[in-house]
Amino acid sequence: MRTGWEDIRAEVLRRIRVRDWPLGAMIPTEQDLAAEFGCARATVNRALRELAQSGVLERRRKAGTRVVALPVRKATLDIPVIRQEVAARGQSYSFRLLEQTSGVPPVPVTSRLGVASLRMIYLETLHLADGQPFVYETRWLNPAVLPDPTPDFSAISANEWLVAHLSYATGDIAFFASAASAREAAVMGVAPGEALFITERSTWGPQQAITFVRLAHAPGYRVQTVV
Amino acid sequence: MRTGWEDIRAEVLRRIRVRDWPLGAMIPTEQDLAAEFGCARATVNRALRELAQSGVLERRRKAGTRVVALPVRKATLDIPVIRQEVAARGQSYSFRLLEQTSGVPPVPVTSRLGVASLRMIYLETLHLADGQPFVYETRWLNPAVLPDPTPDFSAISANEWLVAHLSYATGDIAFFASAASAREAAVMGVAPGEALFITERSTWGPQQAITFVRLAHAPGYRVQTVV
DNA sequence: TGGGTTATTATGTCTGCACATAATCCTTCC
DNA sequence: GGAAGGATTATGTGCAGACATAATAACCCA
Repeated sequence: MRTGWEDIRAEVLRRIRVRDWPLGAMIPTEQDLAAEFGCARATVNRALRELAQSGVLERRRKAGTRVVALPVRKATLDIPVIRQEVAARGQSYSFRLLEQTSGVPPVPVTSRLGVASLRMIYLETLHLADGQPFVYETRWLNPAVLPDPTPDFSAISANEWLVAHLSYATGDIAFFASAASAREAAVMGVAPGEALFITERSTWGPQQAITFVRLAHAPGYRVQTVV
Repeated sequence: MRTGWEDIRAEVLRRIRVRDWPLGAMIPTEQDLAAEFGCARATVNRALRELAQSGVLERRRKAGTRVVALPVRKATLDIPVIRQEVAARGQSYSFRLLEQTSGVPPVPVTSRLGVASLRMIYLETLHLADGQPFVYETRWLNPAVLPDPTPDFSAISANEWLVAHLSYATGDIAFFASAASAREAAVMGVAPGEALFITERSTWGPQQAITFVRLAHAPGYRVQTVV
């Protein structure tokens, strides 16, 4: 049986779990571990690097490798296109473009995007699963990132067009709960004040802000980590 | 200027962004890229592996590497101990153990943990930031994982004790919005029905279920991705 | 034509070596 | 005692070569 880097990762994790290597303590150097496991240092390096990435170990040059004292759990979420999300639930997807105008976004949006008094496109889209309201999307979109014949966002949702054409941009995502506004209640068909799960995303390209979007999810929606 | 694996990753990403390599298309083999960039295949491998991990590329043996057609954004969240979360906001942390009993958990809990009719410890803890309710924690805890003199959860919160003593367990996390129940409203000092952000976590050890916890966050709470 | 076997090939991983980099330790000097 | 600077060292990364693995492509034969 050869010892691959996954075996080493498992063994290191085991030693941490059984407190062979206590929380906050230093662990042997890569060289020592390589000698112990009878493999090359690069193999140990790969194993320890992965563990450091998942927050179990903390590594610093010269200082060495230590077990993190109070580990910060890192959870990974998949953020698919809404159409795919609906399809994954086995429901049929459709959407309706409710509104398309343009103007200068309100301050909360401009401050998050880091732009000032830029005229942007405003889109309201309702995404449906089996004909029922699923997500109510309100989006501000920088027109500078669009091609000359502006895409028809009633034919392809802005959500999907952006992923397909401007993907691999940076951005950040926030989740919170909010009471349904009168508008949201009317569009989603829920009672005003009902608890809605909100996702907000800001996206930047290499040069400029691309879009800010707020997604209000229908009651019962859950975000779940991939195990 | 040497070409390191990060340079190669950046260049590959650039070619994808400018549609040099279209979405869904195959890209050259590692050997070809290594020849083009004038580096070892291992270096190209490292770059492509990272891109595959972040969901940009899809790799299969023999088949080669292709650009993912509809990329699924992967967001990483840090889930720290509540005390650290409060400290990071520059507020002072405290907590109160509201209740400690035991019994058989209700069905929603047992089904999520995958245990049946196991007697568990029930804990209610209120976490405070600058004296204000921050998180209301309700937890079911498997007594089999506790040491003989049961820890005093009024001295150290269950949240923190578990992270310090049973960390590196597997588990999954869910987020959703929920209207405040009468009990939650009373404990948190909010109006009944107010929108609360809820986190639910199930945790398993190597052999058995460890704990199920529901965290009701005070209004205004946001979960934010690390960029 | 169809099904099963074999050859080919791109990625996955390991080795042993080398040098780079950053941070600590330790010495030296004022 | 304290600051400055060099020696030391653990990790970070790169290279060339090798074999393993999986999946496709090609082939052969009934």
